[in-house]
Amino acid sequence: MDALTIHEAAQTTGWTPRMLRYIERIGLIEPARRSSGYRQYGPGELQRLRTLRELLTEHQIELGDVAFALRLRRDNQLSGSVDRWLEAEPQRPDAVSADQWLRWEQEKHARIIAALTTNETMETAA
Amino acid sequence: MDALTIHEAAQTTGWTPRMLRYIERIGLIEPARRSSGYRQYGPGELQRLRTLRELLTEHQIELGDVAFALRLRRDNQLSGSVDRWLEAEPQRPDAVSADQWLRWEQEKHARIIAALTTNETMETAA
DNA sequence: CTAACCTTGACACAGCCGTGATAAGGTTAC
DNA sequence: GTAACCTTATCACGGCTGTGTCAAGGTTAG
Repeated sequence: MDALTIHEAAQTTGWTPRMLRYIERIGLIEPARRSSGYRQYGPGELQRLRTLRELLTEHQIELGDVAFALRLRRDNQLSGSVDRWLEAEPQRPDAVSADQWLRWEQEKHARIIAALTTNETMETAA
Repeated sequence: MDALTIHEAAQTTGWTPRMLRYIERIGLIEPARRSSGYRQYGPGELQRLRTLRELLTEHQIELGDVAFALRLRRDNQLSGSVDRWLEAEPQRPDAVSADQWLRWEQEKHARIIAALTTNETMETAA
């Protein structure tokens, strides 16, 4: 009986019950149900709820974004189409775009290194 | 002179000039510029503008979704985090999932470093 | 059997998104 | 040199998203 009700789950994860229902509605976390219909949040769901919040705040993304990523992962035809479209990026290295490219590439390094050091400290803490 | 102005590009692709600027702003299609600042849409951009519309209508997605997919593709740390979160989906009540999560976290260093070196070689190639 | 939960559904509302329109000013083409 | 384009910036605005709250009713536990 280590399954929590929606209020309890909300309390221990920092979400509101309303948001837990919303998160379920957009397909991100769908807890099991009792025969009565009550949602049961197990340790797995609780963990995912907490990491979901980290994911959102650390990367400045929103629930809808994660939902779309899920859709991408589940719908191979969709992800194929999107990938194909993105692949066709005509990134010839002419002045401005190459500049921009370089800039975010450099920022990416910065981000990755920042993440590395951050993770190092966080992982030992966690 | 096979580069069109924004109005011409709008006309032949079915977008409005306004939307072409918006599409550029969210990073999806960034045409080259003349020295005066005028945007130049070449055949590649025109093609991508048309296929972009198809992509949206066929899969019932929106510009913001494509922009997020682009962000996922460009930001390895982000896509890694999202993937890891989505990966944890199989919510079996067995305790193994938390274990697996830990392993992923531990392997994160290896992946980030791999991404770093990969990008270094790729950047010189691209 | 009652209190305190849970369920779905609906109304509300701020904020953002996609889009149009307009302004003030620079560029191009004839 | 003027008409017709282009640029950025700004205001506007309907609709969707995320979130709260309430209503009407079912479930659980002491």
